[in-house]
Amino acid sequence: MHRETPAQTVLYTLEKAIKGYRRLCQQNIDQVMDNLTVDQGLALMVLSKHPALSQQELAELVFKDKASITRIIELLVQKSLLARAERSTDRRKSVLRLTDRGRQTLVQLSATIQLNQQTALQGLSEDELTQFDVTLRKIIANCTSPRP
Amino acid sequence: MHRETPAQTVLYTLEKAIKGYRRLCQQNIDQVMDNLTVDQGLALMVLSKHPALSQQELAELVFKDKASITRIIELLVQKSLLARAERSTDRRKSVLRLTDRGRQTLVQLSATIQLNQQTALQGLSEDELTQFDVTLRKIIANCTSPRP
DNA sequence: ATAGCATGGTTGATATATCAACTACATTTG
DNA sequence: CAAATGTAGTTGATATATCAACCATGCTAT
Repeated sequence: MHRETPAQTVLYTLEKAIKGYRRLCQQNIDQVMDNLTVDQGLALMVLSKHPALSQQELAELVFKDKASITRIIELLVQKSLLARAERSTDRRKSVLRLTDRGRQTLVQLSATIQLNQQTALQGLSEDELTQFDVTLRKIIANCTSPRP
Repeated sequence: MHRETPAQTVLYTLEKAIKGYRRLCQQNIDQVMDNLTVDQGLALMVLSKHPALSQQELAELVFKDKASITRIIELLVQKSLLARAERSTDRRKSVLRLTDRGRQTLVQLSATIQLNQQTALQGLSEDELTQFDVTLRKIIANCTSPRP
């Protein structure tokens, strides 16, 4: 029985970490909110920080496909947390705005969002986080630009 | 315009890294194989390394839900890459075995699997990888055990 | 101005994630 | 042994990811 090197397994570990984090987030959200997913919450949060985004712009900020964003937004609109309108200057684009209920939802959620981050990153020093971030960015760059 | 600290964004970055890696993997697989997903390829690989696994055991090894595994396996069986049989000692469990086509597929895939890893981790020293792995495991632990 | 191209968003198809309910079988326990 | 409980896998519902086709609108170039 030999131990495998990180190189052979980090990418599994990465996957496991993300899944664990998403599960944690969803569990914590469920405790304060009915019927809201992590991605929906994230979309709300980003939209409140950057008002009047188009769907395309939102998609880029949260690393999602435009098709996924269309569906996430559709659900938020159905729940009256979000209002979608045509942009007057370009009728292809939409303008996304939180409704009052959406803003209220975010207020109820804000503590949870912080808790999620803090829980996940508990016990990690600033240096460790910085180094972690650096490595992640290298991986992203490696995966993005095609190899020679 | 102020720069945000890693603590506020690493978890986004983590998500972005995983997505980039999965996209890279799928693109590379597509170049040597028709109609096979990353997860299907992963399942094949793990099954070939650990023969005669049950679905439950496979699920644990690849961090997937048993429902997801059921469906992934179903697709592999449909494509005749995998054979599923009842276990004689416990008829609830199945025995999963690669078919000849499945083994052949893996042979065609093995270079790609290596390439994916190498590409993603290009330029990362062993120390850096080790540290990265340590941090990931901390995050996993934080997300797994409920907070006090 | 119009033809061609580009862009924002929607939709359909398929794969996966997650939860819950369910079936079939196995184990435990009284 | 029968009842209760536990486990492996399946299935349904819903959300998301991805790709491709498509529509409507806007832009560019001749």
